[in-house]
Amino acid sequence: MAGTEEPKPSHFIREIITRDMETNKYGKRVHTRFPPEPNGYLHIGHAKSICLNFGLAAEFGGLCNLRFDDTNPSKEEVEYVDSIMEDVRWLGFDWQERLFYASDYFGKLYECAVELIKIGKAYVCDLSADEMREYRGTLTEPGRESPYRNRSVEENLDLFGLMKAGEFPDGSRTLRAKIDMASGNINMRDPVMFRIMRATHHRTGDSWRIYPMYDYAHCISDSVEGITHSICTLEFEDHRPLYDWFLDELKLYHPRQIEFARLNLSHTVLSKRKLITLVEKGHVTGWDDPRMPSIAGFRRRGYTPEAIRNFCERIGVAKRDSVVDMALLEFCIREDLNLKAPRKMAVVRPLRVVIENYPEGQTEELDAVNNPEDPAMGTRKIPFSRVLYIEQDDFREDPPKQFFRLAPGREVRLRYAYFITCTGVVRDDKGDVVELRCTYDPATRGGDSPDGRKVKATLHWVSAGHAVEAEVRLYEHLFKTPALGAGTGNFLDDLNPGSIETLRSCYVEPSLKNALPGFGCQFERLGYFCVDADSSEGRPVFNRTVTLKDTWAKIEKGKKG
RNA sequence: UGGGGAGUCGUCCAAUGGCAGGACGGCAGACUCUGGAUCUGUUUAUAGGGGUUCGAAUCCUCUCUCCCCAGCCA
Repeated sequence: MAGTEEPKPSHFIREIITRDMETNKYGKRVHTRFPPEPNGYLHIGHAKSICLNFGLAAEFGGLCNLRFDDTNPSKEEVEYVDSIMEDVRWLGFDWQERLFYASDYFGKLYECAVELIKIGKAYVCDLSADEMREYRGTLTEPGRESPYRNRSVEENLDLFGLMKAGEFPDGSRTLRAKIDMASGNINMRDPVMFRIMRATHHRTGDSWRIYPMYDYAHCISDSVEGITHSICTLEFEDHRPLYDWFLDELKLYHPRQIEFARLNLSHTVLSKRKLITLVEKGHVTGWDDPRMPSIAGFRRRGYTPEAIRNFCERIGVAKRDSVVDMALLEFCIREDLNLKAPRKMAVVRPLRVVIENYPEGQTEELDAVNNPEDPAMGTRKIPFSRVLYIEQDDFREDPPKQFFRLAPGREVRLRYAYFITCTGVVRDDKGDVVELRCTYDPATRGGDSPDGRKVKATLHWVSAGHAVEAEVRLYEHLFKTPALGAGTGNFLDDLNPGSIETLRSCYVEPSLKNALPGFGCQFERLGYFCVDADSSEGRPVFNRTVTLKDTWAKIEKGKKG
């Protein structure tokens, strides 16, 4: 193992930590945290942050905490807490006993606020939300100081105590940091630290009527937990002076905040607001719809934690806004599944084939390789008989150039079975081909020709009498354009109407009859699929995780132009 | 027009004064009982101007473009 792995390409955060270790800045410690707000499901963008925080800690022999940033009870729910823990675990990370909540620190946060009042750095403000907005100024004009800014320490202490005691109505007063109303950085214009809000908190119940704001709570939470590197996304860059200000004024242990660019993925959306819109407006069936870029969606779609982790490693970490091509994620899952997924035979758009010279009523068991990439996965038997199904796409009455598959008079191989030649077609009333008549060459049993003759195509197939009927859901990109909302500004206009195609009369090989939800495999020549929880006894439902690379489809598409 | 950030192949990430490199995608070919996988080749980039230097993606300077901030959200 050691020495054989290629060194990971470094990035600026890794370099900062390496330097801090060398200079002994935090006593050779690395301690990170993943701090989700429990108001939504995790998505692939969070996975980047999770991999970064947990990954960096592991790499440097440090620790990573899971901390719920639950400072706003009006938006947060327990349902989300549970799903977030499940998703982080599924991704393969372990916070051990270090599960924390910002709400664990409500008492500490209150005490620190009293301290800031005492040193004249915080005050109770009676301005309404509207008034405060007016006093704040604009991006180009400085703000004005609140008329309540210079209350005495005693009065502030008294008022803040009454706020905590629930003596004032919601929104009537706030506790503000006394910093600089003329700052070019709007976050420094006397930001709110506590607001009055009567809402039942998922952990503290009704014991608090004041709740801390993110900027105030986050830095102190990091400090209390002994975090060394507080990694967050770019939009918090101009909150850093405030992060630093609170800790400096309170003379508390001071972690370093480092910002990186959040992940954007082509052909999808990763903003919480847009994701919620998709769910609520019914464009998807839920947070775990296999088309969703949520962790739950990818899991149900058949993605593996390994593939997602590998993806997060490959995309790198930088400070530049970027949009990663979905093709890279698809490459990562194919790469992983190619090595691990057992191969199966399945026909999603069946075309009936009768082998005219094969004895009626006869069945044979043929050997099929479970995974050509991994001989250790062994072989299995698949039944062959006179009546089969092949894929409609694998037959053309009038084959175009470069089409190597079956056509009248042409010989192809049925994988692991025999060479067959098409001798005729059967049509329905409308003139559509509904059945193929073929002959087989008994000498080619197993798929090899003793006389050395070649065929240009190998087809997958199932035996009609043995196959299991199944439903197959074919997924494509949720959005038809790589960059969303470019035309109309409304991302919903870019939804791909063909993002799901449900095929109800598919046939899969018998070994799949009782496959359990979550089971993943490759349907030969089609793609990777996994069993959905919607499956019922004897009738499995499959989700297509991703197609195989399809050279022929590319050729055909190119022709159409 | 305040403050904070960022500009390198189509995309993402490297190169930290010394031959602009890797991955994905694309294209072409080899091989193949999956038109898969694998292998080979190939295409394309330092936002612009000026300067420092033997030498600049990197340092200086001017300009341009893009992103974030005016929640009692995080």
